[in-house]
Formats: sequence, C-alpha cells, structure tokens
Amino acid sequence: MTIRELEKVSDFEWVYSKRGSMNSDIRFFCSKEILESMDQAVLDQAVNVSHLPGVVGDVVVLPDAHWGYGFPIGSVAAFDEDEGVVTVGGVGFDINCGVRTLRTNLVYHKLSEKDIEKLAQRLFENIPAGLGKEGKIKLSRKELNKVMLEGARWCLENGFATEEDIEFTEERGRVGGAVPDYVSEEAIEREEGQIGTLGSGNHYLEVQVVEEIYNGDIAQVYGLFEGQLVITIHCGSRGFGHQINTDFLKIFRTAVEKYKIPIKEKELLCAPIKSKEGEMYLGAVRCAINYAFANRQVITHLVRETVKKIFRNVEVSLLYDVAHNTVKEEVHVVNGKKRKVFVHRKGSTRGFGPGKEGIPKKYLEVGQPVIVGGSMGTASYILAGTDLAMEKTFGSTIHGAGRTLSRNQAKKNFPYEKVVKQLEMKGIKLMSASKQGVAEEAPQAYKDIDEVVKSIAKSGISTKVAKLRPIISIKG
DNA sequence: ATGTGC
Repeated sequence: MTIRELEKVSDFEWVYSKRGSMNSDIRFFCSKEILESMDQAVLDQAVNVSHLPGVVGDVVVLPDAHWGYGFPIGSVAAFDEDEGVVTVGGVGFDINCGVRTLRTNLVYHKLSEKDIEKLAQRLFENIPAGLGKEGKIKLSRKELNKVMLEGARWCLENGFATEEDIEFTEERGRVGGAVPDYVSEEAIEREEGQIGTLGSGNHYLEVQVVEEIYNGDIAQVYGLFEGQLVITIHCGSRGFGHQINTDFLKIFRTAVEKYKIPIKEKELLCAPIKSKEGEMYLGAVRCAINYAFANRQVITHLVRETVKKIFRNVEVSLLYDVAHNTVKEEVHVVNGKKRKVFVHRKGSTRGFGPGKEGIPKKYLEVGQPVIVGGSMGTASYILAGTDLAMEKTFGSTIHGAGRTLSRNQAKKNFPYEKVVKQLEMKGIKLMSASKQGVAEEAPQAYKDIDEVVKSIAKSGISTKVAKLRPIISIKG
C-alpha cells in the first residue's frame, strides 16, 4: 500500500479497501499532512495485520501511529472470538502501559518557586524511577498472586487506594480471567520489588498546570479548571509484563505452525483465541494488566503521601486511569449487530462515548476521560470519548504524540545537556535517572502533539477538553 | 518498553 492508493472519506478519514488476501479494510483518522508524513512501515504493518485470521471491522490507524513490533503503535484491531487470534505484537511489549491523571486543589500561581522546587525534589526522592529500579514493597508469592487476580483492588486492602481511586480506574482496576498458573517463574522473579516503580523509556511522572479549557461543560464534570495543578503518571507492568510477552513469543512460534496460521512476518506470531496457547496468553496477559493497574495505584499512594507532607489541606483525587497497551474482551456493535470481540489496542486508548457501559457514573453523560500523554516537555491533553468512536474505532483513540525518530537517532541528534537546557528555557524542571534516557526522549523525536490532537478532534473520534502544560518532569 | 532487543 502507498498513500496514493488511499481513498479520501473526509479531510480527516482515509480508507484502503480490502483487496487480495486481506481480511479487512484499513481506516486512517488523520489530516493529510500527518498521513503524508507517516512512515511507509506503518502502512505495511497495517496491511500485514489485516491479513490475520478473524479480523472484525476495520484495522484502525490513528494519527499518533508509528512503526512498532508487528503492529503499528497507535493502531486497533478487533478479532472474532471463534475465528480470531491473540498476538503479542498487538498488545505491545509493555503490557497495560497506561496513564492516570490526579487532580489537586492547588492553584499554580499561588505557589512559590520554593514550593515547586521542594515538590520536584521530594517526588524524585520518593518515586523510584529508572531501568531495573526496585521499590520499597516486596510482594510475597501469595500477595503477587492476589495482585495478578485483583489488580488495583489489592491496593484497597493494603491502604494504597481509596474506593474512589478504584471507581475511576478503567475496568475498576481489575480485568477478569487472569490465570497466574500461566505466568512463568521467570516473570515472577523479574517482578521482585518492581511494584510502585516508574521504569524508564517514555515513562514519567509529571506535575502539570491546566493551561486551557476547550469544553467548559465537560471540564466541570471532570473537575478540571484553569490554573489547577495536576499530576500525571505514565508507566506499565515493568519487567513482569515484558517477560510474559517474551515467553509467549516462544510459545506462539510453535502455535502458528501447529494451527497453520498464515502470518506475513514473524513479528505477528499469534495463536487462535480458541486454542490452549491462546487461552494461556489471555490468562497471563490479564495478570500483567492487573499488575500494571496496581503499579500505578501504588505510585498514586506515594505521590499522595509526598504532596500531603508538603502542602496543608491538599486534596489529591483521581480523574481517571487509562490503559493503552492491551487486548480486551468487549461487546461492540459491528454492522448493526452486537457482538463479543477481542480488541487489541496497541498504543491506543479506550475512549468510550456517552452512555457506554463501563464508564464511571459521574462521566456517563459526557463520555470517558482520555488522557493523552505528550512527549517530555510538551503539552498533554484531556479528551472525552464520543459516539463516533463507538461506531468507527471500537471506542478507541490516540495515546500520545507518536515517535518520528528512533531511540538511536534521537540519541545521536539531541544530547542530554541540550535537552535539559531546552526544557529549562520553557520553565520545566527535569529530574532524571538516566542521561541516555533523556536524550532518547527529546521532544524533537516526536510528532507535534498539538497536530495529532487536532486530527483526532476534527475527525470526531474524541472531543478536546483541556490542555496541560508540564512544570516538573520526572524521568526514568 | 526491557536485567539492550523478543
């Protein structure tokens, strides 16, 4: 497929119809400019995905899409429960990588430079960040089992969560069907001490200011106002989820031969949903999904403790927690009929519209909050899910800006000192565990988040609610 | 993303 072969549906929607041995159409939601700048690898990967057995509806490519392992990061594919497959490439290596935003009742302009300095320092001290970094909590085997089964709800019994935190987490912080028996010993060993830690790569903790409100009515429902200080956490299932995916790539290598699944490239190793191997992956992946919900919840507890020690009468409540690397069993209307499908969201956020089951009651009328994490030092956005997303993208939307340069290219072009200086000029305090990590995450290595958000808003897949500007950025 | 590469 080349960009020229795409058919224009509207200024922000393009389709490549099913042909040859493809099993579905491919639908892009973005401006012409973003489409034209898209890597050819994204188009090739989308075509490969559309060849997988049992694809339902369209393969969806979002404006933040970029080259990933097997699937583009920033894509969605749903599969039939009988004919379809589950894949590692469709989930992403960091299972349930996701974001949550915490509201505070602090107003930025009322804080002193000293307050901000102290906040940055204490958050950096109290929230472990960096590759292989361990936290303070060591889970016993029995407790880890509970985390795998109960997710963020495990935190309730241990004083790391409030009932409200659970209510405002996707899936209420726990998906069903987790089977700890399908998780390897190696994954369990790698978990040791990692709960409550940020990790590295694009993971971060940011203190941000609500800079602009685009939709006052929805912002009010979400409890957001201009000048408000908010805190956003971006991380996933750490070495635990990573090991589970590594284990299943090996298992799927034999599965594709055993079940004679024609895959276009080895990065799309998979197994039928209705097979022992598929059932095992789903059981294990759900353990990692639950682990990541608990991880973000423990970090929330650490953030809350830290902030409460610095400011008097401060309140820290959860706006919402969203996952953007998952495979989930959901009910969607496809060609006018309700049906169960397995939705792979790879670098894509669930963004359910108004009235859809699964959204907290408080947000039911306006659609769920979607948190779009900017790259380091750039704006983040709060969006709301729409009815159109339910119709066209299995209730899915963007997750971030999307890379334009590989980690290696970024390292060569944007050394640490340059990046820190650049952020300083913008008034952002950067606290980092690794210089190399900072170079890899240079803002110039990413697409323009404002343009990506504009594309998704104009296409009607999500509604713009608020823009967040970072003031403190803590990196792994 | 991750005990740097499935």
